[in-house]
Amino acid sequence: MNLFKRFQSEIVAVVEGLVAEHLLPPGLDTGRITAEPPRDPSHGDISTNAALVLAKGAKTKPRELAEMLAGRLGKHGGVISAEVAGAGFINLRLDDGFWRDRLIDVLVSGTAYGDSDIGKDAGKVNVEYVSTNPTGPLHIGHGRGAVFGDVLASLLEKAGFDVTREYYINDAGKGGQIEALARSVYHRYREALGEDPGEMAEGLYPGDYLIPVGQAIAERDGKKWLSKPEAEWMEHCANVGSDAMMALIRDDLEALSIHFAEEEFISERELHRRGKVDKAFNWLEQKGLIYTGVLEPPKGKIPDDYEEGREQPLFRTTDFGDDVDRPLKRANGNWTYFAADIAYHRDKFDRGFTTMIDVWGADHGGYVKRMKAAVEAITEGKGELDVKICQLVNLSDGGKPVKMSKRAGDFVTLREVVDRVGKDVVRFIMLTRRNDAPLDFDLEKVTEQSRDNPVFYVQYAHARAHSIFRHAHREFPGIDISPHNLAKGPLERLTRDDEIALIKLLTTWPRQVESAAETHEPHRIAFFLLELAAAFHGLWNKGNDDASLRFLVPGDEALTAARLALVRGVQLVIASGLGVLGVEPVEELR
RNA sequence: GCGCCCUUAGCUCAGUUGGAUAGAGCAGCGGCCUUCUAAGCCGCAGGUCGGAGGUUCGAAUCCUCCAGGGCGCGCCA
Repeated sequence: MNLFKRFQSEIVAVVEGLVAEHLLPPGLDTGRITAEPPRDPSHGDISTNAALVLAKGAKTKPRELAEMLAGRLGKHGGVISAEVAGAGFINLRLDDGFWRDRLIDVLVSGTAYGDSDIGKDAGKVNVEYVSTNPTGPLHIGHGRGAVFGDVLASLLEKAGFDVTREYYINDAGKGGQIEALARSVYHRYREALGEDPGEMAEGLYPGDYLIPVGQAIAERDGKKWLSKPEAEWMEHCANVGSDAMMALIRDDLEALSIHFAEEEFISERELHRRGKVDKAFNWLEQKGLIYTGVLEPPKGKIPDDYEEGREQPLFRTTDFGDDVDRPLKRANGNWTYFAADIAYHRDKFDRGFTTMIDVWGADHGGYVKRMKAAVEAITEGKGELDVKICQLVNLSDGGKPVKMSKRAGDFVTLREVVDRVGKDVVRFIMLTRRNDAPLDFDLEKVTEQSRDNPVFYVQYAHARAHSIFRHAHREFPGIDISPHNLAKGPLERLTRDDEIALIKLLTTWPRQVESAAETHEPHRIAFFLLELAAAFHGLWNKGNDDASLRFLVPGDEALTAARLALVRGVQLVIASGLGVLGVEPVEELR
């Protein structure tokens, strides 16, 4: 439990005590009481709104109630003052000894500091991300979703949730992208056999990455498919093509340290094969959520093959907040993508996931309402879906925009970016912006060793701590710098405000983890690390002006040990945070 | 035409899920500095939180309307 929650429950206990003594009326709603670090540190260490929230129910003035509560809270261990301020806030100040004990907590816990159990009773959580069609390599935008999803999953794990990661393979699509893939593969196959199929048709995938796929088929099957009609080679080319592309995609993901186990790949084709789509449809029909109707023509661009006024089964998604009812079957009798997606989410729910998180790209924003509606319908309100939309990544190189047109050869793949700047850099940068805001990614800037580069800034803080320990060994041979030993050191030598302030910042880490996990906002971890790194660098810099403020104090091993404990605490929390981000906490920078 | 997201300092962005006098980094101005190997450092200035109403003890945060920007608007995935 984080520090602030602990105080919150202590405050609630005080209120309940006053109720028991008949000093306050029973039935007060204590649920809205908060205990938070105030924005302005001069307001103390912990601030509570208890009096403001309870005043109305208690039929007293906020400040009066605050005085009463403050009187009790002031007697709690570690509290040196409880002051009433503003409209009725109570500001608690804790003594330095209390904070030094918290540093011990950090040292004892190590990188497990920040672990939480808020997810313990929340049920199983499913995080679905990447989920691209197996039609080509990933691009930088996919990379953002991949990192976001992966880090969100780790974050939820750290917060104690039971998390499963999943990749949904859109490999069914008859008449869709999979067929386009198959034709593209066939084109390459013909080329491999020395034929000249001419220019690749519009809508196919002209990227070089399919050349080896065509070659492989040519090598294994020879001219077997050459004279056959499309109907015969289509399935084969689709299978070989999508298998090859999945292998490619997995490889791209591994380069980013993103790994899905075999059973974490869920195939759309497989859902169809196992009858899950029919099953979901029948269920909806039985619940009276399907009716036969005619859809309004689309408002935007009318498609060429648009067919007016066809009667078809429609799903009443408008009953669950969608804008229009949605078709589940296409004119050719096949299921729509949406139908399969409903079946997939139903399947998740059936497997016990009451919380589902989908990470999608910006272009799927218009799909959110219907999917949420579908989940509400198909789980009868018992399953919850949160869709996280990742906005576009604007890639540039030294300030010059990198073109990302779909035409092959003209697009930078995720893999190329990872190979150039490294996976740690890609992972971190992807979280330096909220998911719903566009992200600028400059290939040159992100590898600079400067204050402007957040990855470097945080990594450097960790490496700098390590460097201090190396020096410590030189200055005090035989000094034991293990966290366990430093925790037993003379921490009472930490007396400076800036040192205590740094400990206070460390103690907000568990709270950061919890709030980031609850809001599904992993970027908060990156921002916290930047703040912590800045505070640590700032303290280091004070040693420049005044040598007595350095972490290593020649001739005073006790003071040095105390300060090293603080450095170690910072290093551990940074490592803990980087662990969530999946970024290596380096000990040295090159 | 409709839906979703966004709008916070000159620029790029945070904002503890409704708290107190809205923060940081660049850029600007003014000083200082050469290290516990490393990013130079410190300070100053900079705001009608897009606009207008509303909800309440209290709003950048929630609701309504308006303006501007992005994305989307087949029975494609």
